[in-house]
Amino acid sequence: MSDFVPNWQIPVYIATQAADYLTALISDGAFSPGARLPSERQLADELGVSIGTVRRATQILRERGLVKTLPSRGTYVNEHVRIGGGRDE
Amino acid sequence: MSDFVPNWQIPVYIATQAADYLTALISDGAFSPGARLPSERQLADELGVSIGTVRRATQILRERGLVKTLPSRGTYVNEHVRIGGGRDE
Amino acid sequence: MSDFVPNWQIPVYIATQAADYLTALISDGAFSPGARLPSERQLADELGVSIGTVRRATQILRERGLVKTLPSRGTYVNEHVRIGGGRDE
Amino acid sequence: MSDFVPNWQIPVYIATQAADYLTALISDGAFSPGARLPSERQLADELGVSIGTVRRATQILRERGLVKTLPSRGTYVNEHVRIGGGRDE
DNA sequence: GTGGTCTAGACCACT
DNA sequence: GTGGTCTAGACCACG
Repeated sequence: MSDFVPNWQIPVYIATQAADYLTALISDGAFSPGARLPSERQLADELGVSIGTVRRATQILRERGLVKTLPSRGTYVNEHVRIGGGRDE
Repeated sequence: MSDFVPNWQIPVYIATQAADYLTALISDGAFSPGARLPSERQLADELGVSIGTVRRATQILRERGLVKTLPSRGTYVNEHVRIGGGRDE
Repeated sequence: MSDFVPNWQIPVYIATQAADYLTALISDGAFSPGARLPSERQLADELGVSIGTVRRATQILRERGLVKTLPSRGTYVNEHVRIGGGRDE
Repeated sequence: MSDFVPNWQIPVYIATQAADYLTALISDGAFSPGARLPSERQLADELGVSIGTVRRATQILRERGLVKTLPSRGTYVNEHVRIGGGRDE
């Protein structure tokens, strides 16, 4: 988690870079299916970005079908994710 | 009771949605005047929301003059309620 | 936990019997020092007594120096309990 | 700020005790008119209470006319407060 | 065995 | 990086 370094020099949103970083972690099994991601505040702290950026990143993960967010509960890794392919459920 | 489905997508508080749902039940006669509502814990279970949300919903019903809450006894439907109109007592 | 059977025939408060039962569990190591006891509601369910009785029983445990209650957090087994002897901290 | 110690033994809500404590600070000039109070999260940390309790305490301060809360901005001490007397604006 | 208060901490909307 | 709402569940006071 601590080796995420946003690159401000390239024209790619930090949120997208963060989403890609988290996608890689999920793909690598750092977050198992069914596991809960750290809270938005904790992710913001650990990635060194603002909480708004984290929210945009998790929104991207939802659109990629990688996670599901339960209000006031947390964001959870979906069970049948295919990183380069289809959609969960 | 079991067909209440809170809608998290719209900017209306869940507590307000629950209060409206209970108001409709009272209006329809599902709870007669003088009847006791289910306990807050049971309402929370049946509506699928937290007990804090139920407490805010019953607070709204009190402000609408639909019910009266007796601590340690329960929450009771008022006698002379008029849903779209006046106030009890 | 499930083998507690209050004896209504003898002139000993059920709460005291429950306190003695819990004291034995702590003494036997069923609840380790620092561990949290089950919630009052759960204890009431498991022991088959009312929640008020459980509250009186835990009050007795506090007076015996066996546990410490943190409001809204739970009741915890003290660290240096001596069942037949002194007081914790 | 750090000498606030909630008293759980007396039947006065912790939120009310916290509100009284903050009222005294405002009265003593520790927070000047127009000043921003610490964030609710920081207050919760410093007072040793939960954020929900802090929110109820600031609600009380609003009802007392001592502060004004701007969502997403903070809570500010009103200009013309008279602790034992009138109301701001 | 109810309603009441409090804790801890989540996500959300907005600046 | 704030205030706002919600969750889940604890103990408390009372009947």
